Amino acid sequence: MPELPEVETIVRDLRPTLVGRRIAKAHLSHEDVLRGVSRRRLLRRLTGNTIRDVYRRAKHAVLELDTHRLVIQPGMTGSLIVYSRTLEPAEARYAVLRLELNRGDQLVYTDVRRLGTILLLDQKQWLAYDRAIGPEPLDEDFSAERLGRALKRSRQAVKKVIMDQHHLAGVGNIYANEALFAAGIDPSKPASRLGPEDHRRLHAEIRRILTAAIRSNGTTFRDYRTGTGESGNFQLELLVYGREGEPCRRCGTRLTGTHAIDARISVFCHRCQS
DNA sequence: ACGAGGTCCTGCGAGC
DNA sequence: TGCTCGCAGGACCTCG
Repeated sequence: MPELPEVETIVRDLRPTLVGRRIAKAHLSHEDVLRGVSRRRLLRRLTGNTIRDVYRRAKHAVLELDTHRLVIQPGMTGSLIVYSRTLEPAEARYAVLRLELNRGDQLVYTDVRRLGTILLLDQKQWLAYDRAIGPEPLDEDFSAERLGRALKRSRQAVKKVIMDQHHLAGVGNIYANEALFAAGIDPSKPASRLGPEDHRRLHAEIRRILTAAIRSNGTTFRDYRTGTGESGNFQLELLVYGREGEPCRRCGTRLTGTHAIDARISVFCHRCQS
């Protein structure tokens, strides 16, 4: 389920192969992934365009073209892989967007459940879109104080606040669970009730865990693949996500699993997190 | 401002 | 075996 580390891994894999390449032909098999752009306009804009840059913002992979940006959010089951061969039937079945490049490769966006989205934004639309997303947690100028100010303003559960893309970019369910465990904070605690010491620990743990996950090429539970089609490895290092009912690695207490916050699974140790 | 709930989508595993 | 059902997930929406 691509969050920040997974999308970062994808764009790092794609960048060397894609930058400078021209899109010879574009194919779209499902229109329901498109947001604010028609099939006709998307395909017309992509065809003949050159990929100038590839980077990540929040959980989005951004392909910078001559005048527009193709913004892909892989959702839960999306992948972006460059193939230098024809797709097998099993691969082609869920290929949503296929960009044939000059000199033969193709970039394929595959998405089984199609909860991912594709946007095509001009410069002005992109600036507005980018402004609406919160700060990048790995940016140097993202401080514990800045995180603290966002948390102080909300009485919602801290886990919900750090997963809110308007407050903080790129953190999803897996890394929110892991960071809160590492920081010793109960996910359901109202964000405004956390103090400066909590802010400092949570800030440090979010950055540490995201960095470690990037180093391991992300977390593969089922569908996530890197830009070269490999599995990630961070699932081997998860301490709480996917481990409800199992013993806490720190104290041995059975980990609690609940859907009380925003109907998403929260896994935590009621003894280590308060 | 906040919580609750629905919507999108399909594969999979549980239960009968 | 073959069916139905609920779940997984993030963003966005409406309603109270």
